[in-house]
Amino acid sequence: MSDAIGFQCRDHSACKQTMLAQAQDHCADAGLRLTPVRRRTLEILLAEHRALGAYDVLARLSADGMGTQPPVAYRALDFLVKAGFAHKIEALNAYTACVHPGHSHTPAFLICRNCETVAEADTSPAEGRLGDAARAAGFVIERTVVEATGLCPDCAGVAA
Amino acid sequence: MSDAIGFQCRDHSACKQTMLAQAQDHCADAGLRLTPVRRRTLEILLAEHRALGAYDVLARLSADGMGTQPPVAYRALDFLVKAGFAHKIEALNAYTACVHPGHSHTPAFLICRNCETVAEADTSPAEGRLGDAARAAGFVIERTVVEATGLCPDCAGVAA
DNA sequence: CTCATAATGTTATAACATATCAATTGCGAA
DNA sequence: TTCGCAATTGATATGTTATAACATTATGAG
Repeated sequence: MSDAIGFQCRDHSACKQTMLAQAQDHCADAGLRLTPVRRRTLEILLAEHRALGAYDVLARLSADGMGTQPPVAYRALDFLVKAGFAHKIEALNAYTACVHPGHSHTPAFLICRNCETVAEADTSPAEGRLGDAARAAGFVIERTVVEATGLCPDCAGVAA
Repeated sequence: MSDAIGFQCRDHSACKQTMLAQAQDHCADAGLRLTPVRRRTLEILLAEHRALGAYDVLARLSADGMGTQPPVAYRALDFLVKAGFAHKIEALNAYTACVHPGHSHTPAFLICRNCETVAEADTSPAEGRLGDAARAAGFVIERTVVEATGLCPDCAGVAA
């Protein structure tokens, strides 16, 4: 899986299948339960390389007859985030599927403001400038939020 | 101004005065209006090196007889953010005063989960790993959100 | 089987944010 | 000075995101 960056995903159905299978396996190994709602929620997030609001997810779950109240979506999303299968994009208050589960758990995101694609970069922000600044200050990092908004290659190309 | 990191601010009333004066000056130069509500909002944010929710700000404004409805706070906060006198902390949905206005407008934040202090590091995230990842992907960065949560020096010290 | 735990269903509400339109204020030009 | 435009503020309503709390149901270990 060298799709470190989501922009150039060309075979998305394969991408989806891979991610689902990995989630399945990881749950089996770790004794976690990928229940129908959770699995469906992951599929919903995997449908596109975009971030969806919890209420968007809920609407889709609801259409599938899998619950109509906010906690249904939030609980499933929390599970996926804790298990490392999804991430919350703080700048959008929205959620996106993780495209390389298991890898770095300090991801960085590139968010296109035009087409809304979200790419997950496989860096370790805590080891770069941010880490330097933290170390200099004596700050102990537990979690990082690193998100860039701008234009993806396609949209930047069209603009130029 | 070597207080690049907010944790070691020891003379806070001086810090506040400096920031207010800078805001005043910058507004005069740029033809912006630091109206009473806006000025008071900045003072409220400057009261501590923490992030306050819009409704916390509103409550304080309200106590001063300066408006009771959400738009009052949001408008003032938007003005301060646009003018570079404050920042929104996305991970907290909250706002904090800028501690080095004029400098880097791509700040990074260190947020203590224990004492809730927010420090603004004077780095340029877009020039570090994130920039590398973006360049590799052909992504054009317009804005960055870089926030680390963890323990500040004081709180980490106590824990150890 | 049965008990403890995890997951789900359901209701209600808290917390965060903006759209809209009316009233007022500040300020430069006529 | 006063006219008129633009920015600001006031006020009402509503939209959006998120969680608390408790009842009910499913699951799996012993």
